[in-house]
Amino acid sequence: MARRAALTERSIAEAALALIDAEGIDGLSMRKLADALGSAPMSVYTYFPDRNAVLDAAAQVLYGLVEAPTDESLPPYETVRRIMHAVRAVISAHPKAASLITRYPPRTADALAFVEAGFRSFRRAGISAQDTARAYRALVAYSIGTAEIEVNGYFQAYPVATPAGASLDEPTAGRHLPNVLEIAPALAGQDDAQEFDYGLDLILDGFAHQRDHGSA
Amino acid sequence: MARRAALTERSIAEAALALIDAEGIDGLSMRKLADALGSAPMSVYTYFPDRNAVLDAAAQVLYGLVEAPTDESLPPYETVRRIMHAVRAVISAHPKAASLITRYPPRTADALAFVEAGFRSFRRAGISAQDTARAYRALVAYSIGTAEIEVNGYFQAYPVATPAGASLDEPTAGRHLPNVLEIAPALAGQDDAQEFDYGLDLILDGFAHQRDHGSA
DNA sequence: ACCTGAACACCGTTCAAGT
DNA sequence: ACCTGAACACCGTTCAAGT
Repeated sequence: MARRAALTERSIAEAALALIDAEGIDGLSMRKLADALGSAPMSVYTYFPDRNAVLDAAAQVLYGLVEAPTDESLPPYETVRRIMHAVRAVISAHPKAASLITRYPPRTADALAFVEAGFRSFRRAGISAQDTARAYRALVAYSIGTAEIEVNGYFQAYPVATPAGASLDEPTAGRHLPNVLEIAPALAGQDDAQEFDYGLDLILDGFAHQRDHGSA
Repeated sequence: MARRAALTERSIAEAALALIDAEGIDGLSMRKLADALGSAPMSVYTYFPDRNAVLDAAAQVLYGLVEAPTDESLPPYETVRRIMHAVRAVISAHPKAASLITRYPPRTADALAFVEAGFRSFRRAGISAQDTARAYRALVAYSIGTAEIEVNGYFQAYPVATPAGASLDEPTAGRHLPNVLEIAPALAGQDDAQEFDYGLDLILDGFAHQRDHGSA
C-alpha cells in the first residue's frame, strides 16, 4: 500500500474501518494497518495505546456515519424509529464491522449525535429521564442483538436441512424436537428488514402502552 | 495440567468452557486447551476441524446448562419468562463465555431442549408457528443484546464522570450533548436484573397486545 | 514528539510420521 | 483411528534507538 500523509487519530481509525470492512475484525492486524498507512507497524502506537483502542476508534467512526433526523417536529416514536433504521443501515453497509457496536459504545461527540437526537426527542415529548434511559437500554439491546443475528446468519444455522445436532454425544438427536423442526423453516424464511420492524414495534408499542396504563 | 483419560468431543468441549471461564474466549488457545487435557496441541484436531468448532462445542455445553421449566400447566408467557431468566442465569454464571451465544446458536438436541420447551408452550397455547418464530426472533435478539450489554459493562463506559469524548478530533466535545449528559447517570445507575425484566415485559406485553388487537 | 527495526513470547494450522 | 513434534506464517507488544 504505502500512502504517506502524516498520521492522525482519524486517518488511522478510518484506515482501520476500511481494513475491517475488507477483512473482518479478526483480520485487522497492527501490521496490516501500518502497511495500509505506509508506516512501520509501531507507528500506530504513537496515537493509540493498543489494538483495542484502534478498534474503539473505528467504532466511533462507524457511529459517526449514522444519520440522525433533523426534523424536530416529528413525534418521538417516529424519531426513534428513524434512528433505529439509520443505525441498521450503517450496519448493513458495514457488515464485517457490525460487531464493533457490541463491544464499543458511542463515546465521542460525533458518535453520540444520534443518541442525543433521540434523547432530546423523548425529553421534549415529556418522557422522564428515567423512562428515556429504560427505553434506550431496551433499544440498544435490540439493536445489538438484531445486528449480530443478521450479520452472523444466526437462523440459517438452525436445524432445517440438517435436522439433528451433529454429534456431541446425541447420535439420535432431533427426534425429540418436533416443535423446533416445525418452526425452523419459518425462522430461516424470515425477512430481516420486516422482522426488525416487527420487534421494534413490539418494544415501542409496549413502551407506549405501559406509559398509558401505568405500572413500572 | 496433564490429566489423561482418553479424549472425547464432550471432554474437550467441557475443558474449553472451563478455560474460557478462566481466561476468556480470546484466552482459549489450542495449545493451552491441549495442555489442560494432557495432550499434544494437535490431538484436539482429531475431534474438531478447527478452533471455531471447539468454540461452537463449548457453546453447546453452555446451552445444555439452561434449565427449562418442566411444568406444562404454566401459561406460555410465564414459561417464556422463566426460560429467559434461566438463560440469563447461565450467562451470569459464565460471564466470560457469554459472547459464545452471540456467535453460535444452539444446535445439538441437548442445547435445543429449552428452545423446544418454549416453542411447545407457545404452540399449545394456540399461537401460530409464524407468530412463535417472530416472537422467538425478538427474544433471541433481546437475550443476545442484554447479555452483551451486561457482560461488557456497556453503560459504564458512557460519558458520566468523563463528560466528553476523548479526542478523535472533537476537543470541545460534550458541549452539545446536554441530553446525553442528563441521562447518562440514570443509565449508569440501572439495575441489570430489573431492567432485564422491564425490557422483557415490553416485548411480551407488546406481543400479547398485538395478538389481541390484530395488525401484522 | 514522532517514527523505526529487531526481538520476545505467543498464535492456528499443515505436514510427515508414528501407533 | 488416534496421537505426536517440528515447522510455517503469522500475531501484539516491549525495547532501545533514532529524528
